[in-house]
Amino acid sequence: MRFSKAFIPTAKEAPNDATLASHIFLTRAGFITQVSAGLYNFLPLGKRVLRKIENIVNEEMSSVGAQEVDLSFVTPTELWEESGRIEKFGKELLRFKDRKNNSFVLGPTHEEMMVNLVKNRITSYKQLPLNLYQIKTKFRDEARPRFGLMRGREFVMKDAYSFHSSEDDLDREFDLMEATYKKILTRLGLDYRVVEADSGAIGGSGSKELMVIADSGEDTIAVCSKCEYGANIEAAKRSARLEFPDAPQADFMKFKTPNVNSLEDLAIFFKVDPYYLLKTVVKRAVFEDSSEIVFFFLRGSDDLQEAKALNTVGALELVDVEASEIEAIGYKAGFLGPLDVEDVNCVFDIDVKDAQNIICGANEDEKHFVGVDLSVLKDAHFADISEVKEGDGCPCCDGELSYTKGIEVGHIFKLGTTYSSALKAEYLDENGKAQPFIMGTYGMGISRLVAAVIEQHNDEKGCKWTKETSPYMVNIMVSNIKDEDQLSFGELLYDKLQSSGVEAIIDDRKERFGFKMKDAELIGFPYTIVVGKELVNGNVQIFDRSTLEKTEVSKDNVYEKIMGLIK
RNA sequence: CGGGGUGUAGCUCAGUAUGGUUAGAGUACCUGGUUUGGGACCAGGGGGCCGAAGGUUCGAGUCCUUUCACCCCGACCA
Repeated sequence: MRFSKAFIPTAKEAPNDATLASHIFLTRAGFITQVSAGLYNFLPLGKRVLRKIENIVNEEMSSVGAQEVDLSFVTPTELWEESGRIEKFGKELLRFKDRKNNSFVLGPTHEEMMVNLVKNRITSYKQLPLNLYQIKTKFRDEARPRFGLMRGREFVMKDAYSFHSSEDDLDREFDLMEATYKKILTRLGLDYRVVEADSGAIGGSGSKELMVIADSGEDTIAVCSKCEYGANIEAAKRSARLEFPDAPQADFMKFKTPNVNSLEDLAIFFKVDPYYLLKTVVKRAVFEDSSEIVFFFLRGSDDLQEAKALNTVGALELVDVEASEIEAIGYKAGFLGPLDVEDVNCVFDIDVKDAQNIICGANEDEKHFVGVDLSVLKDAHFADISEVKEGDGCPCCDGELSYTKGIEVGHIFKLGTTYSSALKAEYLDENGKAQPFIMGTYGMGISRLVAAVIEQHNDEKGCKWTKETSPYMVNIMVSNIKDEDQLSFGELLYDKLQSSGVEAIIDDRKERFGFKMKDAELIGFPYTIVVGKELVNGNVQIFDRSTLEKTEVSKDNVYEKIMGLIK
């Protein structure tokens, strides 16, 4: 490509609404432009990067036997009604009607469509397993799109769906997909972590997320200092405590606690570590057509993890409650405790099972119990509902957990029969009996990966594309195109690289040295060959974008040198 | 969906408290010239429904009403 002919509108200043590095640089360097909230155009450079990522994904998917398909973007509403997801997805589904007044939605994901495709076409266990995928534009009408390509409304996703006749085979495919995703991210040159995840609204028995490590990531993940363990904060577990603060010694009794309005006050009042206080978090659990107040009890030193709590009670969402709502059901906010609570759904954190020396509310104004033995709660509902903290023990080894931020670029699920049952997609097993397909689903955010690469690879000057993602591998920058020797050498090198299959661009614009260097740095080609004033001495320079180093090379060796570098 | 903010040239922004020449700057763009190793300089030039609609007024970018869009914080997010 010739820079002089290329549509690469670079800009000195970023639009003021860009905050993330990827958004700023992709816009400034002419990769994308914003159309509307969460909608972007891909310009030639952006499209090239997108295609590179797509190609890698295609290669790796097909190498493990997955087959590419392309399903209609517009999907009939009926399928969504059948699966029951029309309600769950809610306003994120962009719905509309055609001229005949039929209802459709723009596909935000394609479980329903894919199940529908396979239904009655795959009819025997002999035809299984099967893994079908597509790379396609999706649309989710996000309440608040943001961060450029990171959270757009329209985005490109690779979504794969596998069909099996046994759980074991699903497990095998799930592991294969995890391995494939790792290969893809490694090829892209990304630092990532595979973490355990909450399955969220899609449901299913197991799921893992692939997180690209970046400070700008929207997800908090807990990772182990010693082993491979990593988990989204929404799903992270910890080992049991090994060291305990000094326990308050007291016989069971009711204690008057005037002017104690918070957990901190209580800890100070009794001079005890919050570990021995019982914290009560009250939420309203909202179900499809009802709702109820739930008391969540956990150690004062812990915080409620809402995603875990939500899953435990099987609700659609948890909402905060006012003190008046608590009083309306006969309890006293600030002095809640688990003893003698009969008419309210109570959930206890697993860490308080059989806990001793506990201080908790007495469900009376200004009264707390001390010396409580929670082993009296024999049949209570115990579950893991607390959020892991930095410094907690790893559940897999003796390492310590710490937080880091990640960009979710992939999510793989074991779906089981959730969708196949709902949509009555069945095959005949060895015994001639109809069974719903056992399914897995595997998503990867292609356009999000474009942004993720830059989030992880940038500096104050601009983008630093990895070799597998760069729109062009080599930029031949002719410092002064009026110098015929420079121009002709640049052209010669350009032709030679092109004919060797190297993706090269020649900066033949009538601009000054500094201007073209700034553009090269902003766009972020891995290598720029500067054909400039040293040419009279028989030399050119190779500029390495990642290290910002310029290396003087004889013009006679530059071809071999660059061919060696780009391998 | 709640709270806050911003809409003026392709981009970044002045101008709006107190209405009053032909609506500005920087940058980008075009022409000519000088320059040629880190976003050059000189001269000339094109480019605006001041987000939209309605209203007040002799007169509105500026005041009033309505509305739309975008951004930020939160809720939400396979």
